[in-house]
Amino acid sequence: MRDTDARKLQILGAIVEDYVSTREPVGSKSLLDRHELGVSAATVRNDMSSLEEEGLIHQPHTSAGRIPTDKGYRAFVDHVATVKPLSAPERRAIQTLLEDSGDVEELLGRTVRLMAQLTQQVAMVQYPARRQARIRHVELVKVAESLLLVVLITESGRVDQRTVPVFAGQPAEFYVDLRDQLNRVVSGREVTDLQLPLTDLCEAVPHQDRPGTTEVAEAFVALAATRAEDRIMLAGTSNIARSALDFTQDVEPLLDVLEEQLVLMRLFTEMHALPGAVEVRIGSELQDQALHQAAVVGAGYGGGSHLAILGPSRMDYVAGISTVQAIARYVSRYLE
Amino acid sequence: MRDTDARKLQILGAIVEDYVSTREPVGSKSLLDRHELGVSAATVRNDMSSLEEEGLIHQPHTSAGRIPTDKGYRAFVDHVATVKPLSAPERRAIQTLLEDSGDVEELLGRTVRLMAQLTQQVAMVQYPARRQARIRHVELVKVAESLLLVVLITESGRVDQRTVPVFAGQPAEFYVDLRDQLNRVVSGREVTDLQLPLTDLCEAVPHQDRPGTTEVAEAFVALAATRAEDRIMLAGTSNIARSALDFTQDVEPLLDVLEEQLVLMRLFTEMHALPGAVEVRIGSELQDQALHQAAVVGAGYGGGSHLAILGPSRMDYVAGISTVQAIARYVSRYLE
DNA sequence: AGCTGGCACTTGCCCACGCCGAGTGCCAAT
DNA sequence: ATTGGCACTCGGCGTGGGCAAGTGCCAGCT
Repeated sequence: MRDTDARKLQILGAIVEDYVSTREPVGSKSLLDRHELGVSAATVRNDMSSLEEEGLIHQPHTSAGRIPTDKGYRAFVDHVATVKPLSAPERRAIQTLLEDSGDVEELLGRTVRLMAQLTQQVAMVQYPARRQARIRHVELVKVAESLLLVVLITESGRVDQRTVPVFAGQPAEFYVDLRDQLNRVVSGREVTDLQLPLTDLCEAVPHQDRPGTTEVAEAFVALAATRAEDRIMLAGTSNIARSALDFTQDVEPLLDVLEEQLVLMRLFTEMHALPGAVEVRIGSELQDQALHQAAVVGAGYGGGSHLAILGPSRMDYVAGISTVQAIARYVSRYLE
Repeated sequence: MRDTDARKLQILGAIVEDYVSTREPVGSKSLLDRHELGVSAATVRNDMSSLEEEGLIHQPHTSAGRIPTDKGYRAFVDHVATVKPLSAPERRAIQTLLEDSGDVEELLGRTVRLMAQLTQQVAMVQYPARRQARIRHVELVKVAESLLLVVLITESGRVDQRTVPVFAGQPAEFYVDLRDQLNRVVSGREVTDLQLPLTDLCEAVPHQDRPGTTEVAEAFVALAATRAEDRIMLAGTSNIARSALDFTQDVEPLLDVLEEQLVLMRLFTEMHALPGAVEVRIGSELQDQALHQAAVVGAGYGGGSHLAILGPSRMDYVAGISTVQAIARYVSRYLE
């Protein structure tokens, strides 16, 4: 019995492998041609119909080969797929990527592009998550007579800035002073927890400075709010076009989903992979209708954030998982 | 004679219009069904063969309708196409876009996405060009014991930042002082013209401060260099997939070109449209082989920069030109 | 001259038909 | 439990004829 089960998984693996590479339903005969299974075609057929009863594979029509179902891919990922070490050039690409990177944003931007290139799928990276967004420093720069630049730096190393129009005529020292006060009040706080201390600050200020202070405080809250908002970086969306043949239905709704980003946000919030661990969602396991032909391979990185690739459920899971995991680990390590 | 020419152009326009909307070669009969030309089918046929002799349209095979050639599209754009005012919702979308925008980068990011959405093509925006990149202000922020944030603000309103590791132990005042010196030396200068003044600055500094000054100066030059490098923002690359049917050949090389961005850079450097003016490049007018089935509608904005859409040469030029022009003008106006 | 209606000719597209081959399920034998 | 054999199924593909849309040309009209 154990033997039979093991062989059935082996056959499932072979089917997935062949189907992914040939894009055609695979039959017992052609399976034997490409794999050393050590059994006859009839045996393979028996196992196949057994696999079909379990709902792991499925026949488009009588007298055709089998293709894996979502459940089949799931079983493949859980029980058959192994992580393959990356090739030397791939590893080198990741390392040079990490080495000469400026700030975190740029690093993630390169990461997502590289991931798209290596996997030939759509790649996405979630920005460092909200929970670690403590404020480290605030800077105010007067860039013109009535234009102020507000810069916000968070513990995670991310830098956000925004220019705001201000009342003209405030001396430069006013902003130096305001900056010091702001820093005293907000540094170390969560970006989501600013309203109260800022209100206090505005009230503590001398009366004639009230308007100037308020406008900066408001701009600051707005900046912090956009900061808290999770952002997603995407790359390689055009790879969908490359693999359009892998989608049996129309790809338009899928493209719309990518454009929207809303569904992707939910996707990320549903992920719970720890840093370096991989999580796979296949077809109907994904909530959204438009993603029913797709699969997502994600991994955690840094402190609770995620990155992922998205492709047709008929994708090379072994390569995908390996690449995503490697990238997540490298990036995590780089972010200390 | 003048009459004949005018009618021929009218017929060319009708052919382009029909072909763009139906995607099928258009014949004399169906042309009459959809347009009020006031002449008979035979006359249209005569004009058509005349247009064909001039190389403006072309027959895929005998006994088929005609399709415009690149030259035909060119004539259409030059002599037939008119700018159509945008619809109210479109204009509103652009305005709300501009209103609540933070910094220039964010503004351009939204612009490029909106442009992709409105035209259903690939949209691209060139960053404010190098030539106007005078430095307005430099800011140094000590964010941790041995980590310094260098912020560079240029006249065009763009903000770039980069964190650099520095020797620990410099007091905060050192950086305040250094910042003031830097600003005195570099503000108003071109970002490409920094090496000399910075070398001077380093040499003027007291001996014990030399290393600390040098490392900041170097980081600053590096930052200014990446600043000078033209960057391109892309959006809607997946729209290529949507209009894949509009490309007779394979779209892969086209996708590769978009991924590369190098060809796009050259594309932009070849553009010379003044702010608010539109420039169209069609098919073989574009240098790159991969773009021979594509067309680019670009416009100048701001001080010498450009934005554009890219789609199949069989695109709706009237809508494209109108949208691109409107966006370029709105953005130019917003950037003062 | 230029425009028009008529007409004969061309040719790609669509569809119906039939063959072929890959694949299946089942069964008797080992 | 496994295997070789066998009859059956059915989608894909190549073939061929009819159809519709389109063309070029010509003679006649304004």
